[in-house]
Amino acid sequence: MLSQKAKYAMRALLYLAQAQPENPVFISEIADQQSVPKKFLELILLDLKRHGLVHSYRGKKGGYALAKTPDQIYFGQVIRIIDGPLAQLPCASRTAYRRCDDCENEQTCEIRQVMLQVRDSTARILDNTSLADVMVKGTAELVEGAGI
Amino acid sequence: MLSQKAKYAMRALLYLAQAQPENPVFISEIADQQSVPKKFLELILLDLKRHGLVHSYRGKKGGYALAKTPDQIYFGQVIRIIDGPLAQLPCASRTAYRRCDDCENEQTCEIRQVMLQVRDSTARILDNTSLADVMVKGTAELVEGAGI
DNA sequence: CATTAACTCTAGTAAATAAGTAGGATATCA
DNA sequence: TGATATCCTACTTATTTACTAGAGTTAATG
Repeated sequence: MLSQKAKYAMRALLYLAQAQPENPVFISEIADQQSVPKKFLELILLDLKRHGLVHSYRGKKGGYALAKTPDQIYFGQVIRIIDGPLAQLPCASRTAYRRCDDCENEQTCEIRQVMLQVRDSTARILDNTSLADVMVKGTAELVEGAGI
Repeated sequence: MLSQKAKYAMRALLYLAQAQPENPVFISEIADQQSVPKKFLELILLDLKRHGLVHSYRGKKGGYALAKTPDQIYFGQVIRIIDGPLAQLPCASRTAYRRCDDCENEQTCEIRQVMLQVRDSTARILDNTSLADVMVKGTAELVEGAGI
């Protein structure tokens, strides 16, 4: 399951994507408009900032703005930052591979075989769908629109 | 993430799939061979039984056996029984749809759009890959072999 | 130049979930 | 009827999730 935190992150990013990058938006504005707990959102935006997705400005006229254009921010990256690897098993992750502690033989593991397929098809979607892809377009041809 | 419980369930089913259905297997044998905590495995098999995936026999010569042939048991069903819906969001599930509590407008929700795509591509794999599909075959052509 | 209002950062906390354990009840076979 | 298997309810312990609190830092402004 996607965490609440990841949903908040996506909502915040989509909100920032609608704003002008030259006018940073207050955390409190995003929190109010998207009904996200403000203090929680602070932590989330900080995390997104550390990973280079947003810029922040301190002081009285501070706020947040996207660090890239909406077509350069992919859902896969956001989810990895907030929730960790896309794969359902550590041993099926390609960006954060880890052995399963209790796995006898990874080469022949039937579960891993299946979950690798799932992780790949998931990543194919999430790493090719940007904020821009879902902002204007309807639900049709989303994946094709992402260049697959 | 796939729960440990779901992994145990799959391992147990794959183990039963290798056995003759006319000779039920003791929980203790599966637990030993697959290194699954026995009492925990009891609960898991009971759950799989209630959902019709396995048969059980009580008393001294009791044990468990598959209730279907391995080509009729799909990973999707196993995961749904043990871990719940495949979708990453309640509102993106097709077998167990539920509204997200904090969603303003489901029709226009960008996050849902994306997660619906992910859930569909995941289900396409998991609901078309059976125990039999991974038992003999190698890793190549897994999905094609499942009839996609 | 002090005040105000924004972001930054470290902790802490309550509730839910995950991963088991314990132990008795029930069924079957020899 | 005793041994040994599954069945079932309840409990426990650790981790994770979803926040909250509060002090610190930075920058505009009157």
